Amino acid sequence: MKLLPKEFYERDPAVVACELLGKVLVRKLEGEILSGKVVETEAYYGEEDPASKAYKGEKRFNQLMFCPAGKLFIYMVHGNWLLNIVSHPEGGVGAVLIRALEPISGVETMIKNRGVKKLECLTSGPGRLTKALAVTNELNGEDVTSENSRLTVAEGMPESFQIASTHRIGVKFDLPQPLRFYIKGNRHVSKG
DNA sequence: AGGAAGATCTACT
DNA sequence: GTAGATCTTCCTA
Repeated sequence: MKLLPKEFYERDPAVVACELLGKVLVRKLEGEILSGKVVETEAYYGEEDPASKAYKGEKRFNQLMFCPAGKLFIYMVHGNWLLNIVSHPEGGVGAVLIRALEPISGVETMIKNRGVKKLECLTSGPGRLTKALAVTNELNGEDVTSENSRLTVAEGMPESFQIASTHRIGVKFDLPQPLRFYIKGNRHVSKG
């Protein structure tokens, strides 16, 4: 399957977040491939965004957000790994958080990783999908545009769906504009 | 050392 | 459906 080019991520995070919907996240394990369709995302900016990990300036743990676009940025919150893809125009700061997937292949393994049987609960949340795909900070900085990476993003099947947007979830100080995007009506969206 | 962190699970009303 | 406890790392004092 064709991977998205680096240029795809070198745009405004909100645009990238929106267009990532319907794309396919591919996780390569030893001898197995897990994949899922992106159904929910959130955009995070840099120092002008109070909700962003980069808000307080560059630190060691958020350094990836300042790196060139197209890399994975993974951080731990409340005992969950959250999966982001660094996305911003050249020289900017920002990332897109993958909040939910719809399982495509390797479902058996995901169920094993998660310890739940319900399909809707498998990857319908940022912390859930990382567990299902066995994503940890080991993959931090991995280049999603490189064929050799253990985690990549590929073009999805051509399909039509409605995109809905809301403000971000659980954020204390959100920006005025809606920065969360999801495929309307999809069962695997975490909320709504 | 202490606490916050943009989630999840479980157990209740 | 709502509420509360718990999860693990990093930041600040």
